[in-house]
Amino acid sequence: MDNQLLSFTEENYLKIIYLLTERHNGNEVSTNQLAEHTQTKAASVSDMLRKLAEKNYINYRKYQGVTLTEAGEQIALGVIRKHRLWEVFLVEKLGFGWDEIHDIAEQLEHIDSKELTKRLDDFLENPKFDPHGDPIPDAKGKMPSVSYQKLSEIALNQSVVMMGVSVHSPAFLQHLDKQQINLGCGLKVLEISDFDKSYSILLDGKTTIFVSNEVAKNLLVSIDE
Amino acid sequence: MDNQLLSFTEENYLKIIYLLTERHNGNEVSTNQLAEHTQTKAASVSDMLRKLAEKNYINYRKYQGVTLTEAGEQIALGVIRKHRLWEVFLVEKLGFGWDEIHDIAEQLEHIDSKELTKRLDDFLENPKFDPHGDPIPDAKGKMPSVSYQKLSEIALNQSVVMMGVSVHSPAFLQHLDKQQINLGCGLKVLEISDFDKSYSILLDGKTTIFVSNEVAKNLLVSIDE
DNA sequence: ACAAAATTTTAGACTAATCTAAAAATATAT
DNA sequence: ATATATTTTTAGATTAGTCTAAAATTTTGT
Ligand SMILES: [Mn+2]
Ligand SMILES: [Mn+2]
Ligand SMILES: [Mn+2]
Ligand SMILES: [Mn+2]
Repeated sequence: MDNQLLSFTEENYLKIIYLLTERHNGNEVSTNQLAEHTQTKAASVSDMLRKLAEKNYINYRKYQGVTLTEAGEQIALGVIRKHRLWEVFLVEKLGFGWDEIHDIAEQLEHIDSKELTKRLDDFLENPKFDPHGDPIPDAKGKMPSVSYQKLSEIALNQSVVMMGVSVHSPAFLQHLDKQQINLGCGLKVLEISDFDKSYSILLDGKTTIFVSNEVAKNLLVSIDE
Repeated sequence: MDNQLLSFTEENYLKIIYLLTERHNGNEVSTNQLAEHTQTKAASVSDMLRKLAEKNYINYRKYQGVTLTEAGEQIALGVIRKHRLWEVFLVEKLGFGWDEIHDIAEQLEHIDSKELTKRLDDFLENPKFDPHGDPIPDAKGKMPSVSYQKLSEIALNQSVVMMGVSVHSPAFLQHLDKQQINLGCGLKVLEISDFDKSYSILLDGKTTIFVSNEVAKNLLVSIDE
């Protein structure tokens, strides 16, 4: 529409490189990691990396992994912005659950129209976070910095607010739904079991629930002031 | 998402075959017509027709043109349904003009999720027509039959209602906007000029406007009862 | 430090969708 | 009816993205 510089596939590679780099605190992403996340083989990834490097979207030294160039990062942030805006649309306007939206957003994130993105953003009242608590990059391609902590790193009896999840699988999200753990909930760790490191948590100052260590590691929270 | 049986490209061919067949009252569509509408060359169309015939989406006799099979028609109607629903969304929810939406809908029509289409339909309150007056096929793949007439075929002084357009170019739609000719307007042909066959029209029983013969041929109306 | 293991790249092949040029079929026009 | 023009199909290439198998490079373990 506006100017389809990149293919669907190239956009996906750049987006995944961005997200993996972020997850590794800025360290290079390896060929095998990309193969896993693109559902392809390492050989295919090597080919694509050569192409993206040629177009100056990535910094690539053979065998050494990749990072995004400024140009590549802007593309990636544009795709992530659309992905997260569409997720807000699907939940807020169409009533989908947060466990049902990712695969649809994977398609919608490639719709190419600056004007559409702008109007969608306004229609949604310029949300700053998606339904999983992930920040939405602004129209200028700037990702808001957020600093959440894992619930598993929070001191006992410290009141915190549930802000996000570090795993987006439907199974995990449905598990949280069942326990009524939602974004914005108040949480306080009362006790960690010596036996299996599972957590007793006071939810919204009212009910006590029990979650596994695995769950506690994937809940992102911020200190409640 | 649900089951991506067909490529983006195959879906486009089936949609275009449907729309051209409809326009020709059920007559076969030729290779050259398809080449024109798919923005490709006749040789490419021949290849694709062989493939679509093999998959039983079209009836194809070499050199004789094509029609859709029942299976092909269902695919085409599904794509057209999505196209028109998204156009309603873009106009009714995001405030786009009817001249700005087609190219965006060309992309959105390929988003694959039954559940999304269903929820979008409900969100839009199950519209029966798109912003150009074209009927929206239902979820079962049935196209509502509508019988509009060209304004150019209507008797003098017969009151009619503006129901649709047979050309969707932004230039034509913007031209109608400028003259305040919108869907639902009341129209009555007062006179046809002997000189250039242009029309004097009473708009909404209030103002008199003048439109070219070309415009009158592309306005679809129904008798006002 | 060096052999073994793991990772990454290259080589060569395949599919989908496209193209140009040439051949085949159909339509048209005297 | 037959030559000419038009349309359509086929033949042979090309590009993007993928694959498997083999070669090259880096990492690991003793
Ligand atoms: Mn997502
Ligand atoms: Mn998300
Ligand atoms: Mn349209
Ligand atoms: Mn339309």
